Amino acid sequence: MTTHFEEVTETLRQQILQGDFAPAQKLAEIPLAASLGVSRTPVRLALAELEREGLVEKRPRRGFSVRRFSRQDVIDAIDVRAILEGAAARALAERGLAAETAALLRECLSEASRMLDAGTFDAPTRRRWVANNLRFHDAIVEAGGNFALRLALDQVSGLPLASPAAILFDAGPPNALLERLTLAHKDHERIVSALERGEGARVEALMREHAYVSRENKLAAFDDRAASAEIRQLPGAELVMAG
Amino acid sequence: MTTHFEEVTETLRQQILQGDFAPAQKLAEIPLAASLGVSRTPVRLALAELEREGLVEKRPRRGFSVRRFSRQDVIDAIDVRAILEGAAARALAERGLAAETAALLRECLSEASRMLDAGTFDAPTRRRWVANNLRFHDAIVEAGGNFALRLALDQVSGLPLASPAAILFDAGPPNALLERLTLAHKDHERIVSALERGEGARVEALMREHAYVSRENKLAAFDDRAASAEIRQLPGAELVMAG
DNA sequence: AAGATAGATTTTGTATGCAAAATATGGTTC
DNA sequence: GAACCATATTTTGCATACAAAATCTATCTT
Repeated sequence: MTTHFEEVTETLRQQILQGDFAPAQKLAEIPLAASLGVSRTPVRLALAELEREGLVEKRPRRGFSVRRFSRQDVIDAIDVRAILEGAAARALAERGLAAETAALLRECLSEASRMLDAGTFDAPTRRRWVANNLRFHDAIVEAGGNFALRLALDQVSGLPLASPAAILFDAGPPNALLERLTLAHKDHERIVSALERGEGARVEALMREHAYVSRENKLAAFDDRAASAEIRQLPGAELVMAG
Repeated sequence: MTTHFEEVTETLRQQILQGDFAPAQKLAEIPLAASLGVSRTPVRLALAELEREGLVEKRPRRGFSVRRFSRQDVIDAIDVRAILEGAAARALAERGLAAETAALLRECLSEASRMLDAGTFDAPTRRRWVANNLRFHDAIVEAGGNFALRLALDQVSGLPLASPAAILFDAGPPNALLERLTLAHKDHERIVSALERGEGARVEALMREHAYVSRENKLAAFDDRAASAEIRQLPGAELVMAG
């Protein structure tokens, strides 16, 4: 079942992340409801949800407006993700990895390996890569069973460009893509290996560095004129480029 | 101005944290609205807000119910807070402490110092202590200007017993209170000193240890029959004791 | 007596009406 | 022409009505 509320939330989220609204433009319920073809009720709920996610802010008597995100905000968000995922991995290593978790992680590794072997990264493959990457990161957090950690990570991952799903495919020279994805894959392999051996401190460092690499890729894309034309394809990029 | 939505959210939050609802009891909009004397609209918004905070969960076709929190959940939440506050303090130290922030922190220290000198901790003084403590912790996070970090910390601090405002005053022997508060105060002094000197690694360790002490106090209170009668006074304790 | 089916009640999602507050607009006066 | 006040429009918060879906209940059948 998909309610109007859910549809409106997703639509508005996409529109905001795509920069469809001017940075300080006020988001009034009635025009939004009209343009989406629903009543004010689901719009109202959706705006409240997006406010909790941190994408819009509510000014006391001025209604909602899209929050501005700076380049520094993206850096900060990825840093926080690095810290939290590092802590999650470390706790998991120290507590011991369950067999099913190890199996799930190894399955993610195999699928990534197969995709790298095939060597083609068309749109569907890219989607598969992103989904597989998400599954890998989620599995580590989920296996820790730390509710607070998961809440915090979900919150941070909802911010523009902060999610492990925000991957740049086209930045840099064309043949650099395979290199970058291979590097990320090697990171994952080392992470699983460290998890299986219970090497907590090491896996924490690995997870952090893994996130930092993606941060550096995004920063490079921001600074590179050519790539910055492409980073805009990532959800949330418009918010940052405009900020 | 205080809207019905805000009032209902706060009331429900308190009721939940006080254990007014049975662990698996379903929270239906209509009875809640009736008992609170408002319509379903603000109740609906409030439940969505509390779901986002992690206090209630929405089951597909069963409405909302209060989430159960275990002792481990409390440990986990405080651990995450320790990690995030540690990271915030470290970043602040490494970036350099602004003069106004230093002044604010020193003001918190003075007020705590005065309260300790007076030596009496009746109910109003306790409230002042809690408020001052919150101000101290908030100032460090706020000064860092890391939006993602603040979002994540706010999320975690909303969980039962995880906030720096959740302080046990009556646990343990009576004259141990002054000792504990003094110890916390000494922690704060060392934290400010490390921040001013830009000692990032040290202040991170201090912040973490500072949180761990409060965690240990709460764990001790859980295990001590006498104290556990008192820990129930803290918001959220009922959720844990029942879980 | 047990199970199934049909009806009734409950619950949720949505739309809309209404009142209060705020902002915009227009007119009047100096 | 500018400033101030009054009115009108917009916007938000809340309540309520209505429809669809789901659960509960009671009766009927086997």
